[in-house]
Amino acid sequence: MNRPKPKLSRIAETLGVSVATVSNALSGKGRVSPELVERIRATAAELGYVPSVAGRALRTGRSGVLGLVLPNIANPLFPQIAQAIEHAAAGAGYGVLIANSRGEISTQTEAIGRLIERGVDGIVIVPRRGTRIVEAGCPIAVIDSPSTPGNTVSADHWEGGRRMGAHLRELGHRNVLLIGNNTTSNVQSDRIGGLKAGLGPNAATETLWIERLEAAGGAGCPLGLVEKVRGGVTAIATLSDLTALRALTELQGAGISVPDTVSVTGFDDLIWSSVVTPRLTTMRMDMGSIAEIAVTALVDAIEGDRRGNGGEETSGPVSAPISKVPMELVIRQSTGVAGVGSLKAKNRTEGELAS
Amino acid sequence: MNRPKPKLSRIAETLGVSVATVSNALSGKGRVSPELVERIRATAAELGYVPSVAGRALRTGRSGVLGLVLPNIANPLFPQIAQAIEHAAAGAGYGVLIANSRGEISTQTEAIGRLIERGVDGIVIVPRRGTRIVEAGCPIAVIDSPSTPGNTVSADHWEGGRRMGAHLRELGHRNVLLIGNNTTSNVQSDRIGGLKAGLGPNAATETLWIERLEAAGGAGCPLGLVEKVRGGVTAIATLSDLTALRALTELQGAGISVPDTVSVTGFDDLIWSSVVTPRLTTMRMDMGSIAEIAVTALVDAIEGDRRGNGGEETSGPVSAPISKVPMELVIRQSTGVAGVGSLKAKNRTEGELAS
DNA sequence: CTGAAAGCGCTTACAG
DNA sequence: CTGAAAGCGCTTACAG
Repeated sequence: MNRPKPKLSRIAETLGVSVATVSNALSGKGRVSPELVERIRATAAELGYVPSVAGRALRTGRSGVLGLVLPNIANPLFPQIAQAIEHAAAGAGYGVLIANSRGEISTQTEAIGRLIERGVDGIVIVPRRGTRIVEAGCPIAVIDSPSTPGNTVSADHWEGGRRMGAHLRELGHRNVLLIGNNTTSNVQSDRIGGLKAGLGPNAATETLWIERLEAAGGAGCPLGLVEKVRGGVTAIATLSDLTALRALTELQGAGISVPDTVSVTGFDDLIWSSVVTPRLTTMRMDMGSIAEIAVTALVDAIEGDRRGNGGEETSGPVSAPISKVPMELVIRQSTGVAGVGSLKAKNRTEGELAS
Repeated sequence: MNRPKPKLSRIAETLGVSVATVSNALSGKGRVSPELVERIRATAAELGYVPSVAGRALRTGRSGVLGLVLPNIANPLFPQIAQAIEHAAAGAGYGVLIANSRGEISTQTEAIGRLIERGVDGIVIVPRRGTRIVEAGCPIAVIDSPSTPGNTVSADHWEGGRRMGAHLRELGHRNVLLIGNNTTSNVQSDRIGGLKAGLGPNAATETLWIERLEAAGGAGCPLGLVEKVRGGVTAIATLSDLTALRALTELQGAGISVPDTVSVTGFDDLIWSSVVTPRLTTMRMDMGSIAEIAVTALVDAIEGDRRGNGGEETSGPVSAPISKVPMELVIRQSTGVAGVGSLKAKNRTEGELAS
């Protein structure tokens, strides 16, 4: 295994042709005779030729790598996003370099800087809430929410909220508790706005913000849901499956039945949502499409530079033909018709487990 | 923003010195007079000089990038791993390129191939279970389990299991249900072995494998835990917090109290474990240390090549001074003394919520 | 302590 | 259709 990696010139020597011809044949660009192309291809394969990315990058000025900046890699949504972006990028011939903002705004800037230093051709960023990325020295695809200025593409969070609200309204819920994390996220305000619209003018809603509750009660503190249910709430619509899970277990731990006494909904279809009891009704993003659109927009900007405006660098947020991707309502067992169970009928029979 | 990026020669021209001197000054390698170094540094900073990774890579033969291959990016443990590796790599001056095996063994090989093509200097791999990576053309750090041949570093899963088992034994549990995912994972067999050892010879154990249950009952099917509890099980020790969550909600959904009637434990301290009710007792890996050790071993192999054996490439699994990193037992509310609650005392009082 | 020169592997006009 | 040559930006012996 100590043979040096074959390079273009090895193939050229082996065949007695020039490196230029080999390069042209392999890239399919230059006009090389079909027979020669065939021989060159065969020899390259035989020798196990792998082009040097460094050589190519130096010559073309492009690295073939995209950066991915996330607000917090620990976010449970991260796997979905990373997987989708990686897949879309690989399909377009790009690699993906990860960076972590660790939730802090200064780190986000640093992360972008490190990616630039590494020579990425473009960046996909899910911005920390409240941040606005304007400049970065390379094209940027922003995935946040349609109401964020500079947003490239994202799920249609408002419409997702509306449809979830409508689902609950149709089940007869008129007294609904909304739970979000923080008030400063565009994604969350879109979802809340949509939920209220979907629930309609006849529903009473109250909104709880976890960030505030925890500021007082500490991380992981109880949300006080039992009282809310006693107070007449028949459905709890959360803005994340993590919150939904928290609500579900808090209720169950107190002997309150979901969905018989109270329905619970989430957002994002996170990993556990389909395996907990009862499975969570949620609203799923189409991360595959979002990633595809973001990466395509980025690649267009990157490769368009070369062809189009003679070296003029597109830098900063790019736009995409479609900026709102529909969400998909996933109805599972955690939602049911309002008023089926009362607070007294606390226990579910074992039979229900079998369904 | 249309100024071309300054390169080494720009600095050299500005100062009227040679590019060699600038390079030496900036890298701190050559013997350049302190004053000149200072002036060069200042000019570089002023011009906003960012070295070209392509140029450097082409010349040095190293890309400064590590690849990260995961069995399945959708794995809930992925965020922890990716974050830790990214952090350790950044500390060592390396970037991290992600690749996804999507759970398939052929894809794992392809993923490695793509990373090699991208010119990574080394690869961190969490192998798909049952796989053994021997060759890849570059140094590899394998993170799996101490009982996997070729393993570079990992958590001490067996000892983690033993301590969890001991914790349950100390709480008086003698009839314990173990739940794993699949029988072919070294990590899982280590954990199971440790659990049994920790529970001691006086405990009766039975092991359930989710993969088998789901082969019959479908994904997300009930685990039949109520019957097990009726049969006398007082504790359920799972090999993952995802399974623990599944068990917890299945029990709570059936009106069985955790931990009064039955204790539940997990592994890995996943994101939700500290916010569900009751919070999950779990065993946490020290991903920071694991990542640090893996990256250091890789970097030693990569950079040692240059200094040491004159171009001889280390290729394949590298070894590390420490290969087993201790796990940390996190005791929370999901475990309690055996026999406190009976199956009849199903409901927890609201007061418990406040704790 | 400083500089001139070679060369890493590739692609791209350009000439033939 | 094919080839000779330049050059992307850097680092590294080597010479002075």
